[in-house]
Amino acid sequence: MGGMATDTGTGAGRRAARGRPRGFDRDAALAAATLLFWRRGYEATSVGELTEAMGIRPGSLYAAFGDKKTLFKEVVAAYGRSPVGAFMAVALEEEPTARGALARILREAAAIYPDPSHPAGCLTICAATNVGVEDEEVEAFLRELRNANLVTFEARLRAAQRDGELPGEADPRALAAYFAAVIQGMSQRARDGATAAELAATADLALAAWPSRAAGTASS
Amino acid sequence: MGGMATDTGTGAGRRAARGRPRGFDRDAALAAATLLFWRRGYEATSVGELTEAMGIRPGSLYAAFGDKKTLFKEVVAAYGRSPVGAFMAVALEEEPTARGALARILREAAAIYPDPSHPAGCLTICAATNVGVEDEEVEAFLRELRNANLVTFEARLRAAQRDGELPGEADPRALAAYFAAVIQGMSQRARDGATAAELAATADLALAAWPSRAAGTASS
DNA sequence: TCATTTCTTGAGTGATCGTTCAAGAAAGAC
DNA sequence: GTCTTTCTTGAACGATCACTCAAGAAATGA
Repeated sequence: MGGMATDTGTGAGRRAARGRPRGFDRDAALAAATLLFWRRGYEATSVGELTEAMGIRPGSLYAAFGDKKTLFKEVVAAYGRSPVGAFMAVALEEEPTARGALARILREAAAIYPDPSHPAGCLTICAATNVGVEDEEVEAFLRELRNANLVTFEARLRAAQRDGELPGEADPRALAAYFAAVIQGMSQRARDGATAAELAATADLALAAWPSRAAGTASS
Repeated sequence: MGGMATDTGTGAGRRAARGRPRGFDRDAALAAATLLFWRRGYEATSVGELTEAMGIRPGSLYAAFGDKKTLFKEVVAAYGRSPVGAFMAVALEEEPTARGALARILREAAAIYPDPSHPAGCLTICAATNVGVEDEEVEAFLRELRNANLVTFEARLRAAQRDGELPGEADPRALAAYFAAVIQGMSQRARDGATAAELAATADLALAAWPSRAAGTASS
């Protein structure tokens, strides 16, 4: 409640701290917490499981990370900066065309989501569902993260339409919502055991919705 | 533990029971439990919330429904028999063509999932995610339900290929996985606040992946 | 009326939840 | 060395978790 910015950095750039030094690797503990939240979700992960996986006692956890909710938000933030969590933003930045970006996003999602080196699917999507009423705050936090994804897609598609890459009849908002839905579905399918091959096929099929120059969407 | 089939029917067809009659409407209580599980998921819904919503005391709940897990399974079973829960099976049965069935399923999902008369999305998909290790049984139960959906799609598409409706180059399994992913994504999007219009547009775009006669999938 | 059967009630089970706190331990500052 | 600061430890906190049980209440069969 003090409002102090505790500023507990990774330890890399910090010079000799005053008091007793932390007895554990903060980044490693955060990574352990990430795996747990990723696999089991926010609510189903208990502080007891967290302390066990992180190799610390509750007091240390609360001293270093605040409370469970704050720790989770830090986990999500770190995930968003990791290669696995940031692949969509990277593709949108690096690919010159909107179609190229979406195609790359779908194909990379197909490879990343079922990768056995981490829990299946997308942390943001997986940990999001089924957070209780008590944790409305966390629920809204994650929903906005996913919706931000959609807004980013729409912006890129709208730019593509201005540039002439996308036909004028195409609906950038509808396309963005469609791709967002497909990606969320792929994450869920990965949780249900879908293989990389199945997801790659799904990604290819999803791209068939890309508007051709001759005809717009099937409607009207 | 007795192994007795308690056979607690709805009360409609049962004649005068021996002991004290049940003081509440079992179907209404089940419906209340359904809404709660649908909205909050399996784990996040507590027995205390259930008893409050159902208007009964814990003893009555355990006498009438077994335990929380058994109640949830009965909720899912009843949901599967309801119009909202069975619309996919109905469409697959009634529509003469596979494409017609999938198109109808997508469009109905777009209308049903965001319907404000019940919690958003699909109960099976929503309540599924984030069940803990303790409830592996429930987790597997729901995963199999969703995967059964996929198998049904594949069977229908394979039949369509035999009948010549679907080109020989098309991959029924990949198509089934694709549509299953889209539908799961639409459910999630509905949870995130997607409107019926947005989901309808998504459904239309999703249908663009249907293989044309001239060309197969975009691959190779 | 009375015994039998079934349901309801309300208190209560041990376990686990997220969280806190005083006491002890390990560092720099003086 | 002592002071100050910070972290660790282990034992708790009250709340809630899913669940149970004895006692009372309401029905039928006699």
